[in-house]
Amino acid sequence: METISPVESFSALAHPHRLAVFRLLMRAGPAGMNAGDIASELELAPSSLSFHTRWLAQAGLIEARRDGRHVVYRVNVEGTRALIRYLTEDCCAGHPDLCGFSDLAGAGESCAAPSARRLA
Amino acid sequence: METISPVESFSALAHPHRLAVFRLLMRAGPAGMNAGDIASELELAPSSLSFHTRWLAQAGLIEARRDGRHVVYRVNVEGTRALIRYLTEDCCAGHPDLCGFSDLAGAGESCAAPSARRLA
DNA sequence: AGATTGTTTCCATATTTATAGAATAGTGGA
DNA sequence: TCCACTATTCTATAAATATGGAAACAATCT
Repeated sequence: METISPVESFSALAHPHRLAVFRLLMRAGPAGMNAGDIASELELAPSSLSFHTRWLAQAGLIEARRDGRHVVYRVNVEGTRALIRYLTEDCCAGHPDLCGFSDLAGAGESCAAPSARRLA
Repeated sequence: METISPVESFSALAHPHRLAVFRLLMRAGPAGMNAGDIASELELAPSSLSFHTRWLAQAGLIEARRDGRHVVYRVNVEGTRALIRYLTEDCCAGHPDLCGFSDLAGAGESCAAPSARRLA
């Protein structure tokens, strides 16, 4: 079983460009996107994109495969779920009642609880 | 409704000392812990602890209140939940099927799925 | 082989973040 | 008021991260 430091995973998402790449790949789904398209979509220099994708891959949040001359990136589902699980379990372990996971399980309404603080 | 940048929140957790503080406060629960106890528990210089708690508070993950000469820190539940929700909803929005939130809602067995990759 | 396209690595530079000692500020007790 | 205690802010220094141009590497096509 591989283990990845959660600090590494959080760091990977702790930069605007990397978070943007991750979100973009989330939307792209299993088909993924190649480096060039990501770079032009996000207006990043090729070397800069490479720097960030490497970091995300290292953190286990995305993965790369070569397809001809292209390198196609996509979300690493297992790694992503591991991060979510870490956050939720760490929370649970301390105080299950505080985090209210039942909210995450609901039919959908729970995700849009109107009074809750949202990140943006 | 306050909004906090998710990058800021991820950054807050993207450092070993800050993650340690957060975890410690999670375990401490609503009663929280004062700065000195946190510092000695984690073997951090006072000024260093202050640097990190400030960051966590700014990210909306912990909050401070004064109690006599002490400053007591505790987890900011709302902010923490907002971060979890951001991660899970962002994920969902892209590909609900990939993340399998049903796992997070289960009775507990799901959180300990044996084959899954874990962060450490 | 040579040319073309796509991507990464190397490099130098700039910026941000981290650390801890020393000084400062707030609180409560003698 | 003066002193002890707690914690933060200031300051200087050290370390880690970010950026983009240029060179190198990889794959495909003619």
